[in-house]
Formats: sequence, C-alpha cells, structure tokens
Amino acid sequence: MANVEQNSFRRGIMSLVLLSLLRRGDMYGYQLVQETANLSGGRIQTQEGSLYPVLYKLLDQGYISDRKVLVGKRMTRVYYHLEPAGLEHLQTLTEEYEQITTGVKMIIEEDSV
Amino acid sequence: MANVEQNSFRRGIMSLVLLSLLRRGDMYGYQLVQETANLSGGRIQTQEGSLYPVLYKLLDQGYISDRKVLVGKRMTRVYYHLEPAGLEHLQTLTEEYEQITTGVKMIIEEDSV
DNA sequence: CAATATACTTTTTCATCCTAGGTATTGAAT
DNA sequence: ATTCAATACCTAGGATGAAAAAGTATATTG
Repeated sequence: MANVEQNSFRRGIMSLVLLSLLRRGDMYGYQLVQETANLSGGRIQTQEGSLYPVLYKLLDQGYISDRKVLVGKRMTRVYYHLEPAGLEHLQTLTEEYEQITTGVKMIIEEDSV
Repeated sequence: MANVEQNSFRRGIMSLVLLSLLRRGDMYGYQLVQETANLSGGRIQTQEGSLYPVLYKLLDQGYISDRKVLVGKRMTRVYYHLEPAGLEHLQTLTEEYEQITTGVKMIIEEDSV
C-alpha cells in the first residue's frame, strides 16, 4: 500500500557524505546525522537506520576506524575516524559524483531545448 | 560473485533523465540510450535493461505515451511522448534534484575543511 | 522526577538499477 | 546474394542502498 512517490535522488551518496564529514574531524553517529542536516542547510536528512549500516560497511572496508568514549557514567559514544584509505576512497567517490552530476546537468539543462 | 565496487550515484535519476530527453522531442527507446550518452558527453551510460522498466512505469503513471512506427517492412519502433503531467512531474523531479545536489555540494566542499 | 534530547542498533521492506541474457530486423559492405 | 554490424525491442533475476519502523538505554533540563 501507500505507493508514495519517494525521492531517491540521494541514493548512493551516503558514503560520500559520511567520508566528507569525517574529513572535517572525528564524529560520532548521532553527530553525523546532525551535521548532515546542518551543513546541507536541511536539504539532506539522514535517518539513523540508514547511517549505521553504511558506517559498518566503511569500517569493514577499512576506510574508517572507531573509538568508544564514555559519556556520563554508562553511555558510550562511538567516534569514527577517517583512515588514509578512506580519504583516497573519498577522492574516487567525489570524482565519480562530479562526473555523474555534470552528465545529468548536461542532459536536463533547459536552454538547449 | 564478482563483488566489483560499482558506482551507484546515478540511482534515481533515470526518470529525470528520460523525461528531460523527451522534453526535447519524441524519441524511441534505443535513441534514448544513445542521446543519454551523447548529451552527457559519455558520462552517463544507460543500459537497455534499465531503460524499459522505467519507461513502462512512466507510461503507467501517465507521464508519457507511446506510439508505434513501422521501420522498413517489419520492424516497429516505439516512440515515447512527454505528456503534460510528465512535464509537471519533471519539474518536481528537477527541483528535488537541485536540492539534493546543492545539499551534497555544501557538505563535500573542501574549502570549509 | 518527568520529559526531552541524546545515542546506538537491528529488522524488514522497497525502489532502482545492473547484469545478462534473448529475439528479430535493417542496412552497409563485400 | 550474403554476411555482419548496427539497430531495436524485451525480460528475468539479483544486488544494492536507503527508508521505515521499531527497540533499548542514558543524559540533561526544567
């Protein structure tokens, strides 16, 4: 049910966004969600349910590492850190992203219609 | 097998691209594939296997219509035509696309790092 | 001490697209 | 006339990425 037409333009950009954010410094999950919203002026809203699977994958790939910090008495906060391999990967992703968006722009541009 | 890391940044842009192309005039499937490559300077390569399902969905949604034209003696060519509802939808998709790409750009921009 | 914000996590579902085929026709070159 | 590349359509199956929708627990603020 509910065949709501949903926006899926953001697909595939999670890794790009997360690695970009971590380039600014170590951040923890919840913070990544907020920084995504903040830095994009609210244009990109990330769900936590989308975030963690991607983070775990990036960890598996060795692109980032994690470090647990105690907050208060019991709560742990997991900071993620961009590894050199991750920075390299980020550069690849960025180039690909530029290619795609440039190509799309050339197609959807109105002035040639 | 073959866990080749593949680029998936183009996800969700098929409808946007196809409707954009049809705004330039009626086109048939094969032509849409080629125009996508041509207009994007080779940056976007569409597979026919990706194309048709999207076209059929757009047909179902009433965004486009189709018309069969005979080529030679036996071969039919299916032209697709952008309907008013499709143009409206295209505008929505375009706005959404702009929002996402603007948001991403704000995040991945290097100069604030 | 209640309410809200913080913080992490998993499961399920869905949409989109790619891979990898398949069939058949046309047109150009030999 | 025949071969072959290009044209043209189509489908099935699967990979993937993200949204939806939960759940659990702690910290902080009033």
